[in-house]
This record gives sequence, C-alpha cells and structure tokens, in this order.
Amino acid sequence: MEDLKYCYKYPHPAVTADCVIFGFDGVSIKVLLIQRGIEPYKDRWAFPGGFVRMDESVEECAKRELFEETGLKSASVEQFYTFSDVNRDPRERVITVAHYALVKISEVCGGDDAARAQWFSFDELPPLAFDHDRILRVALTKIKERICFEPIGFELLPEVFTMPELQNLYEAILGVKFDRRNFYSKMRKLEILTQVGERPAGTSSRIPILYRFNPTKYAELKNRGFRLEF
Amino acid sequence: MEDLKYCYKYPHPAVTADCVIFGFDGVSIKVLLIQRGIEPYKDRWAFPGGFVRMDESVEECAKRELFEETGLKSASVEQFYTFSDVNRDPRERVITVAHYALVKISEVCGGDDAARAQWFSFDELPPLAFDHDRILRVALTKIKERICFEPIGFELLPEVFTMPELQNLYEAILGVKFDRRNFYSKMRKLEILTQVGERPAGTSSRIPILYRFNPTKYAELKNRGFRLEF
DNA sequence: CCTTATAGTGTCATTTCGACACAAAATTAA
DNA sequence: TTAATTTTGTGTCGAAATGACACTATAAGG
Repeated sequence: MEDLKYCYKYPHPAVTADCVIFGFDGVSIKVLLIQRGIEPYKDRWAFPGGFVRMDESVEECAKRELFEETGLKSASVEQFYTFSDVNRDPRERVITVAHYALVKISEVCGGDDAARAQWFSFDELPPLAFDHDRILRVALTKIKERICFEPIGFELLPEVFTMPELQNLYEAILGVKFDRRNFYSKMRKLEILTQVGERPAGTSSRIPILYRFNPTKYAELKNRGFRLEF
Repeated sequence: MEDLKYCYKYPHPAVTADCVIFGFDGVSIKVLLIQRGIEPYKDRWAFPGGFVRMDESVEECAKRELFEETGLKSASVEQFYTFSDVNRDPRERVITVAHYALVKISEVCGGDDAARAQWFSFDELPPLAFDHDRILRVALTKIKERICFEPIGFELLPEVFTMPELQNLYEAILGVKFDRRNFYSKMRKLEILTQVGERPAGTSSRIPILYRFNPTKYAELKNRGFRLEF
C-alpha cells in the first residue's frame, strides 16, 4: 500500500495543465503530440501536460511541462478552457486546464528532449488519449476566434516571411481561400509589416518580398482598437 | 481535530466554481453579489460559488451554486477563465473556474432565497472578497468580446424591449456611444427583431416601438456566419 | 400653452470590400 | 535554347457598407 499522506476533510480533484501546441510548416497547421510511456493510454498520443504543483499557477505548470516534455520555451502559452467531465480520466477525478501555445516549428524539429514528440497535421492524426480529441477541437475554435483580434500568425511564422506564406497560414487556420490581391492590400493597410531588404528587381518579380512583423506598429494599432476582418 | 478522511499520494488543490452574474436595469450594467457569512472575508461581498463536488462538472457546480445562493436558474452560465494564483485563498490552495451568467434583472429582485444577495452597479461596488475584483475585470472583458459575436443582449433584457433600451445596453457594456439612427438601421438590417403590437401613431411618436428577439431568425443568421460590428 | 426632450425615418458623401486584368521574372517543359 | 507555365506584385472599378447629419411628430414638463 502506498503512503497517502495528503489528507483533506472533503474530496479534492486532481488538477492538470495540458498544452495544445500549434506549428506551421508553410503549408498546413501542425500539432505537437507526445507518445505516452505509461498507463493509462500507454503508447497513445497526447498533449504535453501534467499535474499542477502547489507552488505554481496553471499557466506556470503548462509552461514547465511544455519545456520538460518538448524543450520548448514559448512565451505565448494561454489557457482557453477547463475540462471537468467526471470520468475523463480513469485513474481518479482529474480536471484539466487546457492551454494552447504557438511556436515556430523550427524550434522543436531537433527532437533532443522530445524523443517521443512528433508533429502531426490534422489529416493524419492518430487516436488521442483521454478526451484530447475534444480538447483539440475546442482549441482550434479558440484559435480561429483569436486570429481575428490579434495577429497571432507571427508567432507561428519564422522571423522573416513572405506574403504568400502569411496568406497560407490564415487560410490554413480559418479553412477558407482568399483573393491574393485583396489579402495583400488588406495586410499592407494594417501597417504592421516591415519590408526586409530590397525587392530583387525594379517592378515585379517572381521572388517574393520578405517581411518582418513590426511589434511597435502593432502596439499602436492595438491601442487605437482594431479588428482583423476576414 | 477534524477527521481528514480523503487522502492522496500527492497534494491536491481544492477547486471551486464562481459565477459573475450580470443584469441590466435599462440604464446600467449590474452585478449580483452575496455577502459572505463566514470567514475568511466575513461580511465582504463576493460572487456566488462553491466547491466542486466529485460527481459534477464545474459548469454544473456553477449552476447549482447559483441556484442555491440566489434562486436563479439561468441557462447561459459559461466558464471564461480559471484563476489559480497560489495564494488567492488564505485557507488552502484553491483554484477557481470563473463563469459568467446573464440574467433578466427582474428574475431575482424578489430576494427570497437571496437574503444576502444584492445588485451593484460598477460605480458603487463595495470591496470584494478574495481576488474577485480581478475576476470581475476579466469577466467584463470577455463579455465585451462576446457581444460582438452573439446578441447576448437579449438574455439581459426583458422579453419585450425598446430600441433605446437595446442601445443603452450595448453602450453600457462596450462603454461607448453610438449614433442612434445608425444603430437603428444596423439592428434592423440584422432582421433578428420582431415588432410587437402596432406602433401607436401613424408616422412617429415619442412612445417607442416594442420588439421581441427572434431566435429563429437568429439561428439562420448564425448558420450563415456573421459578425456584429460596432 | 409653450418649451423641451425623445422616438422614428432617410439622405448623402466617404470609405471599404470584393471581383478582376495585367506585366515581369522565375521555373518548367519541350 | 526556346516556349509555355507558374508565381509574384500592383491597380482599377463598381457595389456595398459606414458614418455624419436633418427633419418631423409626439409626449412630458414647466
């Protein structure tokens, strides 16, 4: 018999923090999953996550687990929903605060810490542990909502990117197609992009222009209040 | 010494569900608070809420506590954020899943169950217990975001209401002023309002037209996908 | 009875949105 | 090598939406 040394007058649920990690490879959105090494759901794929310690908030827990299990240090870890169905974990009552993180996919491709971590696109998802399929669906919904208020795309793209890449990202997240020319002018009007280097030729070329996200301009824009319409 | 009969191998936080209840009296937004009868923060005002039982989800808990403490049975109870700062409760580690509810203010004015419940507007708020002032600020932010996607106003207004009332509600929530005439045409174009009865006079009168929210029309609109712009 | 405040409606200029065509350079195929 | 194709960047133009604004009628208040 194990020693049960933490005792309470009333029953307490366990609390975990899980982390849905989104990446973008230039074409489609990916999710980072970890293959479980222990029961329950041994060998099934799941989101990084773990039990909340008594000296950390759930956000801190999510960041810690993210780092421990994937080596990632992402600033943009944000909770989006708390899943509390009574039987969502077969071991005991576990309530999980689900977070999402947006990372540049290059930061984790060298899987040193992340021996059992792997990127999946949505059309090749393996069966997930626990209720993680539901968590993923909710995460996607929240991301879609958020992209209309904040240019979260720039956390998914490399430092320097092209306009077609940015459009692909928006199309992949929202699941729609945009007119390329209208997307260009809309983005240019926001004035949150800085052109990097010179355009290769005089007027137009097939080599795309490189851009960088301009956080200063974005802060100004956000202060004025705005809405990204798509 | 009390009997501590629920024991675990690892420490578990307590989990509560709190409920920020919004109402609207035709002029300004109100919050329903309950005066605490016990320590800690005895006699301070707080949101209805309580500990999550092992056989209920946090949403069920929020609805149950809401009913037990105010007599309200509101369908629109929705979680919006989980607060997990380590020392937010002096008794023990308590993580709370915060919800908000939108209710018609008339449903609770007869305070039978709610002896210690009282509506407050934002400019006359008493000091709140725990971190409930922070919870309220976050709740307000979430409500503002949501009103742009769903016509939540109708859960706050009586069954039958006037256009000026509806505009006052939007202005109170978003904290801005709209041009009355533009607001009218924008609302009329949505086609989610049904006129109730006849207009008093031939062309214009000072007696406002009564409207009712049309859930069928709204469902159609929502299926098409839409955005309330303000 | 007169003044004031509020309710309803429509106009019009400006801006935005969304469909669309063209030219230049790189890639691919022949 | 040459021609066809793909990709990138930019501008136009009509339709639709936005936002400022004026007028009339009636109820309320003094």
